[in-house]
Amino acid sequence: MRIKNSTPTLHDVAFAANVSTATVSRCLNFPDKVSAATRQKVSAAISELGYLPNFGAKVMATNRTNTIGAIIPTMENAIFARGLQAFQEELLLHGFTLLVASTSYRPEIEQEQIRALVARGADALLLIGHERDPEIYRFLENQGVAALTAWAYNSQAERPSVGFDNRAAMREMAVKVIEMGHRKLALISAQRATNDRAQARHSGILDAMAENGLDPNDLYLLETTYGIEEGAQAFKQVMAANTGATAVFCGNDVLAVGALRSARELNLNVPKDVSIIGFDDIELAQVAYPALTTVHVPHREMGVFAAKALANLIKEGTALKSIPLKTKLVFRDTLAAVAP
Amino acid sequence: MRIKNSTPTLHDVAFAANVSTATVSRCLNFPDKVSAATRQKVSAAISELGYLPNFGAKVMATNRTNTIGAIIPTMENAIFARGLQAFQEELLLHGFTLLVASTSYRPEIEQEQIRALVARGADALLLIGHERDPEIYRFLENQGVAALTAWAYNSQAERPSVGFDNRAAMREMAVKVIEMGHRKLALISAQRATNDRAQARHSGILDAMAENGLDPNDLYLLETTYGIEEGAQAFKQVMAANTGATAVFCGNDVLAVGALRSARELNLNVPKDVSIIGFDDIELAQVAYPALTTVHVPHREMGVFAAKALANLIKEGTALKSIPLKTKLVFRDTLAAVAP
DNA sequence: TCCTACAATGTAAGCGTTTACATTGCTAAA
DNA sequence: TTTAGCAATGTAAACGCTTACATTGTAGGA
Repeated sequence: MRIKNSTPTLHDVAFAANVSTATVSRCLNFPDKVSAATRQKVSAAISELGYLPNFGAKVMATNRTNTIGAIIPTMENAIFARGLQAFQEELLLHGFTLLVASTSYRPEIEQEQIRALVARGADALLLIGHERDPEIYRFLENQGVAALTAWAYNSQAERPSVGFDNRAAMREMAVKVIEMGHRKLALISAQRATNDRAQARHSGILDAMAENGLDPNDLYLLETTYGIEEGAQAFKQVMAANTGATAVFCGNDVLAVGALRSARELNLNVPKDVSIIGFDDIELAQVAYPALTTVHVPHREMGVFAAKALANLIKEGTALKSIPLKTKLVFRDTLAAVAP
Repeated sequence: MRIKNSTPTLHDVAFAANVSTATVSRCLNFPDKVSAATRQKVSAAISELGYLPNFGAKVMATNRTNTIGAIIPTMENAIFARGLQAFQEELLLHGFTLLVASTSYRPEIEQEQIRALVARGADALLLIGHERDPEIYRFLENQGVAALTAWAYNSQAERPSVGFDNRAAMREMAVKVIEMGHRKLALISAQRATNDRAQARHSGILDAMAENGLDPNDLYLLETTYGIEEGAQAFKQVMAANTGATAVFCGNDVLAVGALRSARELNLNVPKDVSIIGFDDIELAQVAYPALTTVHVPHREMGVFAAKALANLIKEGTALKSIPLKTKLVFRDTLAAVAP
């Protein structure tokens, strides 16, 4: 019975259980490679000493951290928060821990964060959207770190992704809107230059217009950053521009909710005077008044699928493959047929 | 010019730069302990080889991961998502990375997660609320992992925390409500047994009642889990109970928004027929219609302060100390004086 | 000129696991 | 009875970094 002041190590356990360190290690990692009696002795020693494997040593020996990194624009947007929550829950089921970084929608920062998470030993990465400097993919490859893209799916994309087709989803919604008689459309979008989802949604509207005999050039487009306030401002600009828009698409629900507020302030009746359409279907959409018509995105599903794919990749070596998910139009109270 | 198939190590860099490994290490960690010329040579070698320090080896040698864990109920609640976002951003500034786990408000799971994050090498932990099994604190102490509590502040608490006084905040709001003539009060709360914030908010209302000559036993109390739907259900129950409540407090904004929806469905005018009060002041509160009267909680501040405190603790050894933050009542449109 | 002090660098031990390979002791087939 | 084969366990090298201590070289004071 000797006194140790530092935390116990494998050696201490081995000594206490009167076996070798290898046996203790096996007990921990491959219990059925060890006889029941020994297992018993070892467990006793472990709990008596309060032994906890040293993380660093384990990582060094196995070259695995059992940690997966996710880099998202921001947790403040419920759509990412929910997806990430689901991702984390599923990861836990597979024995992985989640490392989180965020970019505030700034692509330069994403680079940095990718490197940081790799340097922190992430075994694999979850990224948002396809578009990024090819150099970073080369880096990931060199480091042997797999990356899966979420929140976007694109049949032509060269890299695996789990998500939905932003363009098709928005197109589908726009077709409906046009069918309801809207001819003058506006879009309040995120910065397309640095956001491929925003780009795709924009394209979706253009597709619908072209297909239905509208001139895509007539779409009144305004770019801003995500935020309720920004959406409110943008909506006022759209109205001030006097384009006669009867339907205003918004890049996401957050912008749409801002637009809704501005409409109220301008004494415009939604949807009678103007229709407002969101994207994402986060809680805000159902709570807004009038409740927002929007495109429902399978947030949680994305997180779960992504986690499963990554876990299988790391544990079984199963190659990542793209998983297309479905969106759904949800019609609530901010979209109406244009008055004849 | 030799060909290496595996990733380059410190040795490779040292060899390429024609210096010792110690010098390379110093270059990386204490650049000013090395001459400019050497630094130059080493940097060149590093970038030529594409060297990235091995995480495991570094952890093993320093016994530090530069990683801080946070365990929150869920990212789906915007209040935690925002706090966590701010926490992460601030952590990044100090060179730390964030490890995230969640409990879904289940205390048993929290234990497990604490152990998991410690096993994953978290240098310190951020936890929500004070209440937990003392045993787990002993465990943390043994492992030498500091823990800081957030989202709660309590002058009597033995452990450091950064947060606000839930009880005082709710009391303040309740006093206002009572001053406005409300005599019959109801509260839709989270499960108090496992949530000390919910407990404190409840107590705050009781305090206000007692101080103002109301019988605390008259508070109609209903417990449920957090969620819009749950809030909606609960509100219907409150109304069905026919207690004559003219003001319904809700444990948080999510519940309140649900209550609001039910009120609309029951054709009750808010705030004329009944006042509804939330807590947290998340985006939902301002977007709801009518806009929610609620208690503003300094989410981001909490995250930032917590990150600073933890970073200073790890880097400088600055002891953690409790930081009380202020809440603010925000009066919007769901609270009115009771009709005479 | 000699010596001291210090800046720059090198040497090598150690951090706590995992795991390939070696050893031991049985069991069961011949 | 011998022995092949296997289950259980042990031995020790390897993982890639940091850092205490040792060494070298140089500037400046005597």
